[in-house]
Amino acid sequence: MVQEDLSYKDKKVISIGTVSELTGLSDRQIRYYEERHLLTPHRTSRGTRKYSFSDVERLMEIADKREDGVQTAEILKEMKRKEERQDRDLRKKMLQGQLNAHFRYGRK
Amino acid sequence: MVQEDLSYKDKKVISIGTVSELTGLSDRQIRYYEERHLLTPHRTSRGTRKYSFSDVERLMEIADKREDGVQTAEILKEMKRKEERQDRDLRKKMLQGQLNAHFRYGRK
DNA sequence: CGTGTAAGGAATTCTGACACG
DNA sequence: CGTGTAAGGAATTCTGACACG
Repeated sequence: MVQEDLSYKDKKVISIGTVSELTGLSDRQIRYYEERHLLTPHRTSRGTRKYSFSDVERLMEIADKREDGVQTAEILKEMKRKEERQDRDLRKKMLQGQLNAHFRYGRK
Repeated sequence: MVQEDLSYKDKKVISIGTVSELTGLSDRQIRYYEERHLLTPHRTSRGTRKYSFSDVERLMEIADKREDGVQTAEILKEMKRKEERQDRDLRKKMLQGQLNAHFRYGRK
């Protein structure tokens, strides 16, 4: 159930026109942010871009930062830092989970 | 968080071509099931249909039943019965919640 | 009843480029 | 650097209809 919901969030199914409406950004801006590696839409066999709800959220964050005058290069760095932080946290949690499983083994 | 995920599930943002790929149904079939009131996509200002992930799931159920030879009129009845059941359950839960809130009031 | 298809038009998306700054 | 725009082509979507069964 939670799994399913997460998969919806990351499923790339929204075309650029709809993303434009959801975010208030122009097609041009959305494609440009891709050019600057701020996001990576899926490409269909025919070449059209497909975005996920996560991509839409990311674009809204980008829009906020751009409004504050932050350049795309800077936004990219911030995103990388955030991802590293999350990766570390995730690894820590998985390790903790393994330890818990180990010490609990055979007790119940 | 859960709220957000549910809103994703019901947000109508997917165009018919993508729905066709996700479900394996033809555009013709998808439009026909709409004609028979089995689902109601959103219409953009320009007239294109937009579907949610819930719609996609519903279409897959429809496809299963159609494969078993169930006619669309029958499928519609089944869906209505299911919705009524869910509505009753929801009402029951909300009432229960109110009662709980009432008797718990002022104790903590 | 349920689905395929050809028809014609309107809107979408894509890329590469020029413009402004 | 970031965004708008005109350009031309290719794929999408829509509706109403005919076909088969």
